[in-house]
Amino acid sequence: MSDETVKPGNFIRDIINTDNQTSKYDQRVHTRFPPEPNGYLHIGHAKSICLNFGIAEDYPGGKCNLRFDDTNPTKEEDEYVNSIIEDVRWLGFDWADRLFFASDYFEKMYDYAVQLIQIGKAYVDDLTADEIREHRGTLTKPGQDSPWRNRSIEESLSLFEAMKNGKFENGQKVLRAKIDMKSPNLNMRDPVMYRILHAAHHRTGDKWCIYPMYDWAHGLEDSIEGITHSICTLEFEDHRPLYDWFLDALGTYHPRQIEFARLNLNYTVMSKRKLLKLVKENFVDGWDDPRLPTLSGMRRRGYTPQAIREFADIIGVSKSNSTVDISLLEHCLRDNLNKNARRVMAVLEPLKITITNYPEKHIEWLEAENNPEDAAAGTRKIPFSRELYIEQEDFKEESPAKWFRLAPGKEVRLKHAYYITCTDVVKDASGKIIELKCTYDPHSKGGWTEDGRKVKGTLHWVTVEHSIPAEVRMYDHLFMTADPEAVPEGQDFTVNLNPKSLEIVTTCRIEPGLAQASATERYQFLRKGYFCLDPKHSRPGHLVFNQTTGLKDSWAKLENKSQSI
RNA sequence: UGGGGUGUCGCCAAGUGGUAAGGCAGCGGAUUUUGGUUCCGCCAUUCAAAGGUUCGAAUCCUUUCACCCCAGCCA
Repeated sequence: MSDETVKPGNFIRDIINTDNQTSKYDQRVHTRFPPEPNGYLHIGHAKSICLNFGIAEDYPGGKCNLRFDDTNPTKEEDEYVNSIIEDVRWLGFDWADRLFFASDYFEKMYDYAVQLIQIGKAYVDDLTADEIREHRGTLTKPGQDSPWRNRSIEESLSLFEAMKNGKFENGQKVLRAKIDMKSPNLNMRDPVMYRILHAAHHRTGDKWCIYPMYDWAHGLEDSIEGITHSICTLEFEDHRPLYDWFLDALGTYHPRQIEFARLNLNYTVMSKRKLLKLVKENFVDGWDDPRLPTLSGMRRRGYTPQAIREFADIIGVSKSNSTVDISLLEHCLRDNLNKNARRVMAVLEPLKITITNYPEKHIEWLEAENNPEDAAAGTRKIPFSRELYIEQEDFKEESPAKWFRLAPGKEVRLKHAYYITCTDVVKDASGKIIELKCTYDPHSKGGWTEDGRKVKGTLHWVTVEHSIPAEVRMYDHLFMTADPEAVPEGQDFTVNLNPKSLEIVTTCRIEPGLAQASATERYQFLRKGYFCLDPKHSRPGHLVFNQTTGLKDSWAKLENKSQSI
């Protein structure tokens, strides 16, 4: 670990440093990542995970718990618990033996609630949900006390116990904190602490029929676990007074809640509701569709944990709402893949060429480096022969300005192989180019000559005989517009879906070594981008690769520029 | 028009009274057996706006403006 990898500070670390200086928590630093298991994790969660676990890693003795906030049995499932565990682990974080569930504390929470009733700070309310809403008032009008607000402590106590014992129907009664119905902060207008839910919980089964609300439960969870800094997103800022009120009323250990801005990315959506719609209505291929910003989707797409962690570090942490440009994420991805991905050759849309002066049936095994960024990656042997495929787009009959790929009479280099010159263009009856005749320079073996002649263009290629077929899935942004939520009146964000976000290329020919491609390895298809095996659709004999991301393409940029003039 | 927040380059983001870091994007140029990578240069006289305090203000004060969040028995 070199000292140049020191992470930039942020306002949360400033707070922690100050707390350490004053020994507020005896130099302890203990955070937690508290997902509700009601959906799959996405890149926005990764920001929070990296923040919480990252802080724990960076302070001596720091710890971070993985805690499921499973207080609503109607929405939570084990499937989500499992995927969340897998995703956090995949990112490379470790919670040792500190995997917790809010539901582990239901008994303690119940006892605390009883305490609160006993000191006159909570009461059982018989009002219906509608009535409670009416009594709450509005943003500008104060609320009104419930008629049950001042019932006796004894009565609330026995009613609360009856609630727990299943004596009432859903919605018949709630337990509320007795705070202030006139508070300008709506969260303080006697918030509900417990509701009756006759529903099976994914862990506790039918043991409970009352379940704690977030505001009541969350601070207790933090308190019970000895969390020092409870980091959450901005929308909970208004809840902090409540968080503090409960813990103060109980006189129990009191962590500090700190809020930061959640991550937004352009050209995608992050809300659980929208992701769920895309999945359920089959706009995408499941939660792990490679176009989705879910961690499982990004993993399938070929993202590395390192790229995501680097991204999380680089975007910083603040309190201002912001939308990060997706190109920053892609930059982190390319940066990581460039250093680690093995280079191979694959032709996506083949154009056959015949080297007319190369002997028939002859095969040469040429040496090719696996990664110019990493000498330790070594070299491999690739076959070369008379009949080859190059990329269709690497040949133009009429070559434009600054074109240094193949054209009639033009010489280019075949990567790791020879210089070739195009001598003839073969077309079918419709005028379509179906083959190129070329000659090669036998003195240019390895792609270099002693005469120092300049050959600017270098193409990737495979042999007709040895290459194997493969399917390649090319991806583009899921949405055409930077802000998919900005939609004309009466329309839905799905109108902004990009119809070209997935393009399946079935004509691909890849170098023979890729028959043994590893499901965990990332490859750079030379000049085409980064690719990995699609774990969902690839099979031996029918290889399917996902394009993780393309390479920067300054030729395409040049072309676009000249077109737009 | 209640309360809580936030406004620094196209996008993030440092900066905490001493004269605007960095990254991404963009634009030039060099190197290159990937039009990749790498490298080098350019890219905020100005910090939402207006006043004020000060030798000195993005930082302090005043006023104004814009945007985000809150009226679930969701989290």
